[in-house]
Amino acid sequence: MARDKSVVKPTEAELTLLNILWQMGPATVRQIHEVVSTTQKTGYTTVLKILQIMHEKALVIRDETNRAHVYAAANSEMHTQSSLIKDLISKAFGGSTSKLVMRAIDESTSAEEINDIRQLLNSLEK
Amino acid sequence: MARDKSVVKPTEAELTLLNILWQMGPATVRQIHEVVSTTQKTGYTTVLKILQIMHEKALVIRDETNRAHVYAAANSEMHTQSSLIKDLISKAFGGSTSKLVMRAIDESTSAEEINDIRQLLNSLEK
DNA sequence: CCTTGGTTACGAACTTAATCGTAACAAGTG
DNA sequence: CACTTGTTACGATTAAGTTCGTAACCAAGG
Repeated sequence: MARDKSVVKPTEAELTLLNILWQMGPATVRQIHEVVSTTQKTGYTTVLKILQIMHEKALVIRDETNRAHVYAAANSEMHTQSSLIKDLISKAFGGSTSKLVMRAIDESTSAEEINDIRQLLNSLEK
Repeated sequence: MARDKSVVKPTEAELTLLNILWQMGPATVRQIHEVVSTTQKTGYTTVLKILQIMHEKALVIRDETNRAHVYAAANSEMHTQSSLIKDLISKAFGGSTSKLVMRAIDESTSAEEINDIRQLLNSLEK
């Protein structure tokens, strides 16, 4: 009904792998799979396949020098987070960032986090 | 790779219709389709079908009293927004609300919106 | 060289989403 | 009662995402 072809939005499985890559840095399929396995019972070739698809979509880059290819996230975590959140703001918050922030902060938000946010606002003061 | 069966997360097309329902209040397929048509070239039966599926998923309720059923969002906009954002925070922000807020606010955020957010923080002070 | 273990590549199966054509059906009008 | 119009229901199609089995491949040791 509304397909956004221009910007590649990682799927859920892809985002799982990206999170690992951002955390670990460049890694082989085996290394990635090992980490995934701690949380999910996902087969090795499944992880491989998803990485191959991500490579086609240019979500990751890979170094094929060695037999075991080394994958790395193509975009920074920050860049991807920004684009995911912009997407959500436009689709579910009528484009209003403040609305989103208001929903994001609730009783479960720690005082610490609220402080972080306040500091961010202060730094925007100028 | 990670299927969340417990909580129903509206798909993109579904969210489009929910936005309309929140805006209009209860409405018939025809009315909804008319609004959708202003933005997209989507067929009448497509809208109908999606609403039927949403009904199965309990995302909407419907009144079948009259021939033309009247659909309404099952959950409030606020509730749905909260759940979408919690989902994103957990999947892409390592569970950190403040991280999300930091990414949400950027140079394109208006001074007005920043003010709104500041007021929200102040109201949490107590 | 040949085997073996780890690797990539390929493709099949299954699921969910989205789309729409067509049939069935209901209700009022002549 | 038959027609027309507008409605719901159903089912087929297409595309994307996820999963994994199996084949092909390669490199190192015997």
